[in-house]
Amino acid sequence: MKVKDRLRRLTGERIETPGSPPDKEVITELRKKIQAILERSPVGSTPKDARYTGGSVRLEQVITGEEVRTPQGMFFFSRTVFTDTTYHGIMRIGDFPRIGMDSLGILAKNPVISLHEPCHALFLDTETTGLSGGTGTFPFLVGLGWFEGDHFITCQLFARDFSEEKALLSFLQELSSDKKFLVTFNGKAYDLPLLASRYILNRLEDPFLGKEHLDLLHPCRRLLGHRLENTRLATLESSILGLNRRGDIPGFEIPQRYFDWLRRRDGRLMEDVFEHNRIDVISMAAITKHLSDLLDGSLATQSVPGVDLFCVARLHLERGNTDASRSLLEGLLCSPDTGVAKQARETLSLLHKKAGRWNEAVVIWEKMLEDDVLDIFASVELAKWCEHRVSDYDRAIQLVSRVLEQHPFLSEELQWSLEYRLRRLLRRTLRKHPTEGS
DNA sequence: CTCACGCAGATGTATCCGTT
DNA sequence: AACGGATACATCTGCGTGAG
Repeated sequence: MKVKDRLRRLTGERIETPGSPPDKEVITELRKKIQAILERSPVGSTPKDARYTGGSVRLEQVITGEEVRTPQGMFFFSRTVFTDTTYHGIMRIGDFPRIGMDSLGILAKNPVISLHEPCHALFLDTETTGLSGGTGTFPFLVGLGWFEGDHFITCQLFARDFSEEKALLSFLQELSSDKKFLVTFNGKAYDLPLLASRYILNRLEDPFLGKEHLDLLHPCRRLLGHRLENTRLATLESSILGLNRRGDIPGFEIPQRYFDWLRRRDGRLMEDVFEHNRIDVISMAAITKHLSDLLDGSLATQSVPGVDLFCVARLHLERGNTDASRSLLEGLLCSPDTGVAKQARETLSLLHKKAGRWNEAVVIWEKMLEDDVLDIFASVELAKWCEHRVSDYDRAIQLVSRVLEQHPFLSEELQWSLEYRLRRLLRRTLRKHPTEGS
């Protein structure tokens, strides 16, 4: 500023030169505009967020919890006890801890888990500033859950700003140290890689590295996904747990809520997020209980769809539990769901075939042909048995040619392979009886 | 005895889908 | 949007068996 201008300002003279600093009125005007912007509803929020106007409310006033001070710094901590008589949808909290650990080992494809106890499980779910992954995503809320007797405890660790991360992470190390295994929903691909990068960034040891881990997403997809529109946690809650969240904040709104909190420090902004996170953690425990019951056979048979049981049978088969698989499949042979009954017959017959129990396999194939004389699977399997085990070429030819002649829908590939089989059988029968057929 | 073939298990690859 | 686990499907490999 020139000396002449300073003198003018001191004497109260207005300076109107373009590009020069604004005077007091302009600044006041700008301040008003900024304030108005700051008081606007958060971006992407619903109309009900009008309740967040009119001064801010401290976090402690809306969320039961307290500030925790550690040598690493501070963060906010909330603990809730869900007693055994509480219901989560149709599920009673008090039943949760009675989980079959053998089943969990099978679900996690990790037999070590079955050596632990339900009270050794740590349920974990994080809320973050986005999905973009990498080091740019900040896990501001870590929800944890575990069993204490017949009760379920949830603990929530909240970083009120970025500076509280280190204290939160080191407290998480402490909390998880006496838990033997981890249960998450999509945690293998989402929560754990994210936390791993935060531990590295904060030069702390990752407490979850190498810890046993059951990720519920994949067992849910496998055992329940066949009859559901998708296997998102919310869908599983409504269809399996009978729980419908009212007024729940959608996941995509959570990052914006946290950014609003950072600006306004209004505890009411975080209320829904804490609630959402707490329900996620309890739902994980409820789903773990449901899956373990499904595998144990402790659910009322009439309430379980046949297709779920068939999926369990296939899981047992893949894990080498042939006895468990066999008895489930036998129970499904006459399932009212005809599709399930057919699949059960096919799978069980192959199980018998593999074990060398040919008689039992043949009984199933014959039964399938009794119900549908053009059944392709049974026709081909019986033809293989006739050709390779009992050298009954005539019967094999009859089975294959009947499908070829009468089946209304044969893919080009299937037709080709059936014709190939038939030609080979005809060659063989000609060699066996050279005088016939010429 | 050797060769060719059918079958089943092993290995490799593409696609899907859930997380905030 | 980025990521990665699981599944489904395709291709490869090795074994057993029958024909010549």
